[in-house]
Amino acid sequence: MKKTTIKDIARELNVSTSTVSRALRDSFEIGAETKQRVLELAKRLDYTPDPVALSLLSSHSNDIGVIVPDISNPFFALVIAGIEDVAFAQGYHVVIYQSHDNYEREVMNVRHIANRRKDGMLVSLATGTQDYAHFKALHEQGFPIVFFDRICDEIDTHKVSVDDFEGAYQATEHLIKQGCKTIAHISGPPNLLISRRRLHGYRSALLDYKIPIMEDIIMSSEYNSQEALIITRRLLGGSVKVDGIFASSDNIAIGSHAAITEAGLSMPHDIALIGFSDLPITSLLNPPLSTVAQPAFEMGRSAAELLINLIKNPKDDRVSISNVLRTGLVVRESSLKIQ
Amino acid sequence: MKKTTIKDIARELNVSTSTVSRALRDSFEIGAETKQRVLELAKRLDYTPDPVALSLLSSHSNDIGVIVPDISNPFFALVIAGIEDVAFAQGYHVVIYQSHDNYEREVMNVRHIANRRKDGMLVSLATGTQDYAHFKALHEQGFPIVFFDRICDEIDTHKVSVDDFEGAYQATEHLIKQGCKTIAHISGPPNLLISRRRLHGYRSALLDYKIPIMEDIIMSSEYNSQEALIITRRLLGGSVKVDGIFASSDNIAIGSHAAITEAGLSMPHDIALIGFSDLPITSLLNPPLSTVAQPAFEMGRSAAELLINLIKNPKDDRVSISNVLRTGLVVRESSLKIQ
DNA sequence: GTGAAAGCGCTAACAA
DNA sequence: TTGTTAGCGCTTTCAC
Repeated sequence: MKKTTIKDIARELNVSTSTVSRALRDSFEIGAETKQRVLELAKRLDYTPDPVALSLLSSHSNDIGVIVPDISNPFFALVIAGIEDVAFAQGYHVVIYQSHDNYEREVMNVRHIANRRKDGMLVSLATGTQDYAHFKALHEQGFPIVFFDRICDEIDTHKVSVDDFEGAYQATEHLIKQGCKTIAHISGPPNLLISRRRLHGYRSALLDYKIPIMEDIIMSSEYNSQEALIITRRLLGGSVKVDGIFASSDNIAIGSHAAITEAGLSMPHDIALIGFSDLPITSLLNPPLSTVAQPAFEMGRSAAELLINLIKNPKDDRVSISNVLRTGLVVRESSLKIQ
Repeated sequence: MKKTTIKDIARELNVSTSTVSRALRDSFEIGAETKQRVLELAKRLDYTPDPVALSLLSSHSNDIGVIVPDISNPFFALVIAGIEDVAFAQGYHVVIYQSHDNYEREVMNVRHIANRRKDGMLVSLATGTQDYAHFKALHEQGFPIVFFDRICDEIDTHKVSVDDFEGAYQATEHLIKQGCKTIAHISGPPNLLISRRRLHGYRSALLDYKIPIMEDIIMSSEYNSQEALIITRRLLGGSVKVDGIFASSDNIAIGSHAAITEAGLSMPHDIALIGFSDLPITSLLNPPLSTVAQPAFEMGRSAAELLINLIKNPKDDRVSISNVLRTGLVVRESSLKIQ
């Protein structure tokens, strides 16, 4: 039982393959009767056009590639859901790739996407990426690329991110207003723009409120709970006694949460804790985690819209749009000292 | 700056495309000197074969498709990591699809995989899937399929799962030995085999220990924390006072964990709780969650090995292998009443 | 209104 | 050792 091709239909009906092709695409220059017969037989034989042949012919695939560092991060999973939401509606299929925060893997993924004639790609950078040549080359050939969340400043294309500075500022300000005097920050990897921007928001808030910045209590961790747990243990074991922690992401905050509990300290009484992202799990922790909400689903939607627009109107890449989404403070028990 | 093709090389060198093709594949019937020249020019022009053309020609792609219900579930993320581990080593690329536990999406994904000439697929069923015709048709055409975790009994192909019955039995037995008298079970969707098997393990343990089975405290939830939270609230608000809960998955257990905390009850004193999977987050909860460890990464490796074997030796599908991996009890504070 | 032929990039008989 | 031809499944001129 082989797949039906246009040829099978042509042979059966004693017409040429081009006639079948035209009938199927409802070309106006085809006799109504012929068209009917073709359409019927196609349905009966369960004919579907071969996407691979179409790709070879037309150099596109109706697929868009998405590269994220790690699919198990619920933040990215939500962004992808947003991407799928608009992509499916427009007839595109979404193919997911993970870089595992590894530069080589990212390069492989990019190559795969370009080789398979994907129509475009959406990218959130790997932590390990310092060199952007693999994107630059494609971008210069006119290949549609949109960055989201972990964006790349060096390539002039559409981007979607949140206002990391503002979110971080609000989170820090919130801790200050709750009466925290010694606020630590656990930052993400410094080569990521989002880490630097959130760190910057933290510093600015302290500055504005005339709280001295202590470099000793500004740590850095990968964006995962396991390493954050270790880093926070180190922080708590240090000489400076902190009464507040702003974590650069919820995954980091979850590690800190565990470290604080483990140390026999209570939240928010001993230490007030706040994260960044508003992952679904945060509200289920004990005590529930305060955080800065990011519109992840919306970010995916916006990125996909920009990309599809770029695919359909290639000239539009003259002007690069940077869509910066708003964050929102979500206060829960882990930081609520003053009702 | 277009992509280099085999033609460009042929023209440049005044040879035919087939010569180039052969030289590139290091055919022995090609002059050493010609081979040299071709290889050099190819490198200089940065030639890479077009996978789409190869696919059209050979009906395969060196890609394998993986369909999981939900990529944000760390269990599936880990399985995928295992799959990627062996697939990459064997030169296959892994393309990830999500069904979102939706039957129609699963069908779409299957169709995409088959149409794009993927070499095979690995599947963990969607909750919503009751009909397996989309798999059956492909399977009968000899398309390589391997099921993992949420396997399908009705199709005779390789499968990888864990011993759900045994794991559930051990978890329940553990609660009994900790002194629990009234043990509830929050099961997964009943149409999934894993849910039924874990439920069966639970029932058997109670039976063996002569503890009456109360249908009122056997609930059912989707495999996510949000619904589990609601279901557990209902359980705790019911007329039967329970002192132990075996949750059919960690995601369910996380919801129960939050509900128990919210109700002002303590773990394990008031209620001992145990989940299933050993997701990384479970050790970071407060108190840390007991669970049944599943070798997720290993499951992915095994499934990928079976699939690749099936791809390379199509006749091997005469005998279907069911690889059942062992589980292990992981006791943490949430269920540890007796030291 | 319909067919023949060329071609997307590549490989594999079959010739030479 | 190398070239010619055909073909994977499809669309699209260009003829008729």
